[in-house]
Amino acid sequence: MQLNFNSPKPIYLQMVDEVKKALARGELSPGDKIPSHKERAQISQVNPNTVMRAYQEMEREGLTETLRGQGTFIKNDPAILSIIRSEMAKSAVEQFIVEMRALGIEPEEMAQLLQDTLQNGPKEG
Amino acid sequence: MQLNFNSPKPIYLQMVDEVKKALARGELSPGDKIPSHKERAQISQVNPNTVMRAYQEMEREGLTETLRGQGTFIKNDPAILSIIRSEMAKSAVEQFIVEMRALGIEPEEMAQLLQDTLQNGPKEG
Amino acid sequence: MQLNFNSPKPIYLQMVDEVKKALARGELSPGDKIPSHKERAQISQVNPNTVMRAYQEMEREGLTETLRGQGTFIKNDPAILSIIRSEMAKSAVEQFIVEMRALGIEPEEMAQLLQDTLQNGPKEG
Amino acid sequence: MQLNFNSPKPIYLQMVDEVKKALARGELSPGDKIPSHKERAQISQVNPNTVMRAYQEMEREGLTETLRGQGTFIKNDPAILSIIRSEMAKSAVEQFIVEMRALGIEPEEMAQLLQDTLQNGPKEG
DNA sequence: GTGGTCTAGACCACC
DNA sequence: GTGGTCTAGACCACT
Repeated sequence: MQLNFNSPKPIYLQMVDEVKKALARGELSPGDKIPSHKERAQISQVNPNTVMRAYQEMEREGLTETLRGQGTFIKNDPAILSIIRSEMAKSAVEQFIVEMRALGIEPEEMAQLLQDTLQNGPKEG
Repeated sequence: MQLNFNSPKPIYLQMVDEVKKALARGELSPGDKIPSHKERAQISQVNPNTVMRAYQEMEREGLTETLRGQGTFIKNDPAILSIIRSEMAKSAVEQFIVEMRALGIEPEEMAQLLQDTLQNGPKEG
Repeated sequence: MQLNFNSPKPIYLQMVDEVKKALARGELSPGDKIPSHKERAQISQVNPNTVMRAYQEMEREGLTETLRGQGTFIKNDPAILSIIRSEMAKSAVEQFIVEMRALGIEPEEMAQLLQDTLQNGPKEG
Repeated sequence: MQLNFNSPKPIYLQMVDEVKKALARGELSPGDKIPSHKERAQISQVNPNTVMRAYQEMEREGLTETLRGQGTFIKNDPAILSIIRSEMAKSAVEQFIVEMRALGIEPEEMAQLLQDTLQNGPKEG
């Protein structure tokens, strides 16, 4: 779980995103139990209140459900996985295009730069 | 100059980015004078102090230089343009890849999704 | 913390210097927490925003680091102390020499004047 | 005439100091005519009003005198030279000592650092 | 008018 | 309470 404490994006929203990504990656599956907020707080070195808020947000988005006394679970709806994955992918792609357009970069160059970085990028720092 | 007053990203940083993008797009050139902070404040419906902060940030990054009583200017260094452009493009590409990887999406699919969106993007819903 | 409200040097920069000097003198150590900007503001009879600006400047110079909601700390890097001390000493010495040279004073006389003042300095006027 | 346009010290005061230093160095002598404010403004790339202010300040300090229609002259008082020189030297030495003490540096080390820099300093950037 | 500092006070996210 | 942004308005030095 990657949290950036200096990002202007609130930590609780970063936590929500991280859960969604774990789902998309298949590291988490519908029906899975997620750690209690206290446990999560310890693991992530974050205030329990912040985790609570993240869990509330996920609940609100219909991503999780809480069973009294049993804990919090990813909603057991198989569709959820592909919806989240494609939603987040779509938004990442669109944001990328917007950003590149703002730099005056044309579609061909976008694709080119993407290819270049995918091939060579990881090599250098 | 697009400012999102609801973004968690501070306005003054958004303003810095906007100047960089205008430079990358060629709408601003090395040596150009940028509006005084008071003028900019009026145009963008923002407090002059907020603009000052953006301008100071640019100064600190070496993007602009200030002449007492005359105004603020894009640094008159031809190299600045391509540096900024490639820097920002690189960071956008890398962020995109990181984001997609976090979703468990492989390079081939990244490129595919990018192509699809570039061609059909505007037809949404 | 000595602040000169009539100096043309901005208060926030004076505050940065004061912290560096306290470090050099050993009154502050790497890892130490420094007062919150609000507390410091009260102590120094200065506006909290002015202190914030000083703290941000230190952060930017790599002198301190901030933990969200916990406070601001001198960077816990033992090297920082000697770096700051020698940096500031070097700059003071160089400024002194430049100043004296500008008065047409030769090295021998510089050393002599320094000795004289160190011995008799306090007996003034 | 070295002017630092980014220094917090007002330019007109920097100009006064520069004249004093030229006197101390012997490049200017009591009775010498100094350039008209317009000429000085052109040479130093400074606004004529700023030069005016510097000249007024020097007049006020009794350093210069103005003869209607003839220009501004260093006061023709031979004593002026040594007074200014020793005054400025004294203040430089004292400021140096204060600065070094603030860093917790003892007299012996002050003298040592001064010697070192006088011998090796100029060699390295 | 231009850059720049400072004050005062509101508001927010996180601990 | 802690860091941090934003607004509003005063004041200053320099052009």
